[in-house]
Amino acid sequence: MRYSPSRKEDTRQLLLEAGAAEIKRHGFAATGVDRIMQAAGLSGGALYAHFSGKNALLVAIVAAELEKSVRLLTGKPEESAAEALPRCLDRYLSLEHVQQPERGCILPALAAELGRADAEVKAEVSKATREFVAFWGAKLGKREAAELLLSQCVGAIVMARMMDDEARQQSLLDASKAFLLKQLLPVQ
Amino acid sequence: MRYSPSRKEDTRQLLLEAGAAEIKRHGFAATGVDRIMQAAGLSGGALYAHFSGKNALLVAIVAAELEKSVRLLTGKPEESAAEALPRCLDRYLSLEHVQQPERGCILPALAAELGRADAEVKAEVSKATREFVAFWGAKLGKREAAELLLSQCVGAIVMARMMDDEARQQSLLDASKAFLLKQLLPVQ
DNA sequence: GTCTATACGCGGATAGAC
DNA sequence: GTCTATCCGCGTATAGAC
Repeated sequence: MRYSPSRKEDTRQLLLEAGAAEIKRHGFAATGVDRIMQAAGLSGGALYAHFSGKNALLVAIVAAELEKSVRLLTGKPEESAAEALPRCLDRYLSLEHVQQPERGCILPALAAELGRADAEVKAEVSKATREFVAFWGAKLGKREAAELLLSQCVGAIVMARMMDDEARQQSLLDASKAFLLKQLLPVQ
Repeated sequence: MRYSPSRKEDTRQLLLEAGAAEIKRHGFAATGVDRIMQAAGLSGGALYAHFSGKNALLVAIVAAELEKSVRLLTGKPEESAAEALPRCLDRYLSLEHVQQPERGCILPALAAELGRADAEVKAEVSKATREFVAFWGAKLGKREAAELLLSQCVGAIVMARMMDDEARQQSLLDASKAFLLKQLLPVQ
């Protein structure tokens, strides 16, 4: 029998999505519960019917966001690295990603805040990055290459967002993309 | 005639140092003015004799910290890349740097918060990274290599801090270091 | 389950004494 | 220049009505 989502489940999902967009845009510490709930069209107090508090919401958001990102950035295992890598890099290392954090990956959007988060949050991050590294490690032939890929992608978005002009943002992205393609793909 | 620092200058310097350590440890948004001033051994209100407010303190801290970091990570122009790069990478991509953000570089410590900061803060970041890229671009022969180096170093520290076990932190650092040394240095 | 009202603490900033 | 006291707004969380 198929699982039928109740209205409560729908609301919970809405909170995860609205909350993710808000904290990716403004940061976790800087985002009040009220702002998230308003973005979802609800009052502040309604949060506590779904989560025990603000931090529990963060845990759920991080888990949901990373699952989505890993799905987007891995894809079919039978595809070759030469096919998959350019597609994923074009998507991730794009000016749109730099300029619209609320629609992008949660790792560069929260960045240092995830490094200070509690064990529950870090466990979600560790789990997702292990999956990512396992997938790309296999595809690229070396685990180290996948770890480098992950750091480089997150670092490039973080740094590009600090730049105050678009030309330098683009320059950073292009440098990273060209280098990764050249160095990680086996010679044709 | 040599410049003689007054007591006020000394206090200002103390606030920059104590403030930098606190916000690198806990983040800017999450750190109250009182905590910074207590760390400096002063009362909360004393801040406003030196800075117009919390944000002005951030601007000054970012400028001072980046100047320090750029000085540490560039050094003598006559030194070859093969000498300078291993030394700088050993220092930057170390477990100590991951585990002691208050003593380390401000870029991975604030990361996403700098991307959301105002124009004044971003101008400081842009200025410092331009210097960094100019120096290492010349040393490595290509501007792109320096941009990659910057993103990779910041990304690796940010990601390592998210990991919940030390072995994976070390693994990330090693992968980045080995790769950068191999790919950026001209073949011997 | 969601709302309104509210308790309670914290954060940034100012005023005035020393 | 620094301290203490204080204002005021915001943030998290809870209580109780519907």
